[in-house]
Amino acid sequence: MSLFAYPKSARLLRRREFDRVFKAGGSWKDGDLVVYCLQNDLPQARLGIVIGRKVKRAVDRNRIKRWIREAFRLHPEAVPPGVDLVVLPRNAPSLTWARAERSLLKLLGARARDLARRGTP
RNA sequence: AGAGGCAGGCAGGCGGCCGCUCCCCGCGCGAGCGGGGGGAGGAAAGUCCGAGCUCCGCAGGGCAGGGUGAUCCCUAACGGGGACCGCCCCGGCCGGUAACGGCCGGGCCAGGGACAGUGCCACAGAGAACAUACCGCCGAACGGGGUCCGCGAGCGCCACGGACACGGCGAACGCGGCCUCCGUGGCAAGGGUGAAAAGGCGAGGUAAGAGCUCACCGCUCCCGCCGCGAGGCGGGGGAUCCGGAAAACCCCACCCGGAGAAAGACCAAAUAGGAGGACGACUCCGCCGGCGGCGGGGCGACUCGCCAUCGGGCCGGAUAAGGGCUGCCCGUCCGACGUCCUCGGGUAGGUCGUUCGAGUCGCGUGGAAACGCGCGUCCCAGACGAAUGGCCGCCGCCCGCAAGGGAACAAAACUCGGCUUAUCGCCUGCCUCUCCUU
RNA sequence: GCGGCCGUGGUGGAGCCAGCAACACGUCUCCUUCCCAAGGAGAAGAUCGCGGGUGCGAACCCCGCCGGCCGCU
Repeated sequence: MSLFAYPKSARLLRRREFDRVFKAGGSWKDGDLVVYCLQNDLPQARLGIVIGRKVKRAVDRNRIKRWIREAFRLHPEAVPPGVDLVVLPRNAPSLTWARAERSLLKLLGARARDLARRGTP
């Protein structure tokens, strides 16, 4: 399997899985994205994306979803293994591909720093 | 060449890297890997109509409710489409003093019924739907007043006279007449109001007028011809008494059972016990209403709205209440608790439904067109937290001298047929106008 | 997927079986007061969401859009 693959096993598919991350996971956010994270006891990370009907046109919802997915897929080095992620866009009209990529890397980096600080007090 | 209108079509192309989904082939015990192929739209949209498909309902009778509306045709069907008719609007031409009429072209129309009924037509105006009489017109008919004229028997005065006869003037009365005024009356032509004034216009007629009469037009009925038909043309008769609005209620004709792929079918954990029938018992269960939930505004007291009938509690009420018969009524059936017997059903999850169809393209053929028929050809998304994307290069289009920038509206969710709406730019055909050249 | 409701001055809201578009708060001017508030008098402020249609006349009736809100499964 290729390094940048995105098979079905790397996605969140059930409502229960989303609810688990929302209830028990931690969240990191900036002006463009919100990321919820939770350990999942699996060898790989999984991604779920939530875009509400507030983004009115289906074309825009699909595009944002694809940007977030590409950012996740093209940067496996930034994604910790065995973690479920749920990503939501904020301020959707001004979002671009470059901003989505930068924001996701930044938030995952912030999560890694927070865990390291908590792990070695 | 430019501008505008109408009709139709396209929806940038090629390549590389990474990635997704489905199908086929091969390898592998398997996760999967390799190769090949398919992979958003003209509107996929809004969900405004019509169908297919699926389940539910359907003893009977009645009443509601919704939709459509000239005619002929197309279609599986439609509230869709084509053609045609009629009204209206616009432009041009012709006739006419004008009102108006005729012809041609284009556009538009939800276009059955207003003597089946109920209601509506504000303001203005005299009068607004079994009409009306403000200004006005008339003076024929009836009654009355006035001036004038004529006549009448008398009266008074004057004049005359011997007498008879005869004359002039005056006032009142009576009768008649012309004119005029008033009342009763006749009229609806004209003015004025209004969106609309109870056929239009012309002539005769009349006191003045009026379909009162007549010609033409409009209306309606009958007949003839043309057309499948709505209707058109011509002739004759009648009345010209009956406005508008049914996108007010309504009437007539025709159509409509309900829900919708979260439809539905099958397989099927864990947990919990359910359902049906028979028999017995009869006031605790069940039922209804309220205390409710959500949202907007306000600092707040408060205020303005929307929604539901799932479970528990409290208060009050009615008792055969209630429920089913997919809106309601009649009618009809069921109806609590206990015992016994019988039987499996359903949730999570998965599979199917699920993509070959009123299909695409080409040729021929019928038709004025919508569209139909015949033959050949092709297989063209099938997902379900939901696939078409990201990055890059070259070419093409638009803006700009250039650097550079721009390229719409918008993404399938069971499938079709329409309608409506959004849309940068380009191409093709036809028509109109302007300019240039020959 | 199915179904329903609402768009009216700055704000909240009547009118919606057609006939000059109420009302309250707010705004402005004047009076009152030393000043403010309260009170009194007066004034301004509306493409009735948009586009068509019917009709003499449309916020109202009909059709098509746009925007917002809610419910069921």
